[in-house]
Amino acid sequence: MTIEPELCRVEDALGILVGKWKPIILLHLLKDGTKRFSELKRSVPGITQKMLTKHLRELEEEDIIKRVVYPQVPPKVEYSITEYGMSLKPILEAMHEWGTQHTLHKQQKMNKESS
Amino acid sequence: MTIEPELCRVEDALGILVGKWKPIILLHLLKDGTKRFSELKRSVPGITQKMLTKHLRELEEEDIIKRVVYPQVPPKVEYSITEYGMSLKPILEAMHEWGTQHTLHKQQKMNKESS
DNA sequence: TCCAATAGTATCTTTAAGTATACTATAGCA
DNA sequence: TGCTATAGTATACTTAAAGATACTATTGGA
Repeated sequence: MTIEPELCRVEDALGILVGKWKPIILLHLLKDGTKRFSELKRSVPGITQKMLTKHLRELEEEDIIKRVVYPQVPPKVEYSITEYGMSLKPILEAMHEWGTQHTLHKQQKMNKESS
Repeated sequence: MTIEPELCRVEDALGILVGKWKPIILLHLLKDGTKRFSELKRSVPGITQKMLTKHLRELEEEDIIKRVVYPQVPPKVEYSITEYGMSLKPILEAMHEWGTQHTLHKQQKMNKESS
């Protein structure tokens, strides 16, 4: 298969995954199914509330995740991957696998250079 | 398959594709095999020399592309995808396909909203 | 002698992405 | 009465990515 560079839609997929914390957020939701805002925050060490909110909003906007608000005090908001969002899973897995190999590749290269 | 978020290597793959012009550069090299610097520049409308050089250097550093200099005047430098770099092809194709579907998805959503 | 072509660098400015920190509402509980 | 928990906003600041523009070396040809 050859992708015509002029008709390229790679960026459309890329745009959804790009953001310092988006892949980790998605992996946590894929793994655990449903998580509250505070659970996600604890699961993603180092993220600020602002960034978590921002990325969740962006993923929601693209229909990748679903946001459910429970009208109670203190508030409870649950996030989960939509069925549509599940279609990204094979891509995340392929990238994870490639990334794992690539990490090895770079280590081997470094070892060669330093010997 | 479940990816452990803590052991996530998605970013390693993502880091190579991210950059405003990297996917298009890669698609051109995948399509045409070998291209000169000036050919690439013409193929990617809007890119500046600085950005083209920068992205080519980064891809070369990761062993995704190969740079061959011909010692002549005016200079001639040829770029091509390495065998190792070819392992990214299925991922680019998967993202392109997903992106194409997603573009449709968004259009349908917009039509619904405006009706 | 001067211009064109190629593959870049160098420098500066603009824009986007991410970080840090403080602030909000509200009910239950000690 | 004041503290805690939750799910956020608001504002200011820093850093990274990208863009604009000018500059370089070299040689063959008009």
